[in-house]
Amino acid sequence: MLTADIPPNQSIYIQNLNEKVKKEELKRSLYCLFSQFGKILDVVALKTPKLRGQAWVAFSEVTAASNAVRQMQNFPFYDKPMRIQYAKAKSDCITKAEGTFVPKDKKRKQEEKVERKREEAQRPHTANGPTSQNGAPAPSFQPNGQEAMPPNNILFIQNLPHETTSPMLQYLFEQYPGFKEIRMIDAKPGIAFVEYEDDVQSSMSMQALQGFKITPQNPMVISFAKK
DNA sequence: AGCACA
Repeated sequence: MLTADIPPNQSIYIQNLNEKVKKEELKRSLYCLFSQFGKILDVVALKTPKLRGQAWVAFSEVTAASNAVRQMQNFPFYDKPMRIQYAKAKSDCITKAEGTFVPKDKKRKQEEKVERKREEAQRPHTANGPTSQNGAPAPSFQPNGQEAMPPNNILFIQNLPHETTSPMLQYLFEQYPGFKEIRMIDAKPGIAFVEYEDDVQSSMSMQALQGFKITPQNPMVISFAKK
């Protein structure tokens, strides 16, 4: 019931977004928030009566979309839990890249073609049970090969130069809204925890500072802390 | 609730 029966797609469809947020800000925030799952090709949001409160995020990989659908389900975003599904159709940015883009006025015809094809395809074995295509989801991985943690208001920072101090980190991380504190452990150099007021704010900061180099050899590796 | 590409 919650998970609609829509086949995987590299684009996700998000609803229950806060309609008070301006379109451009919404798109930027969605971009920041979802970049943690992989490369984003496009974010689409419209404020027309029929389409407000919804958005599409097109990823370069289906696996990124899958992780996003699972992990960000009900994520509180501007005070409202996001409802995420796979998109029903390919994004224009995808079909354009594939060379199969069909301009708007011709889309209607195209859809009819597809329907006819389906009817012809008289399924040989008529198994009409629920298609459990996502029975055993593959473990989710970040682009950097790290296992993805679910969102958390606390960030885990790795690969810091050992001489890093907490004021140095504070200087960097306090630029982003919701910053609360830095925690470092003397016995464990090279890592730190950074706390924000909520998951949205920590996600924004992660996106902004991911890979930031305190020294040329030390690109920061930022993930959500374990709960 | 609402699946588009202004």
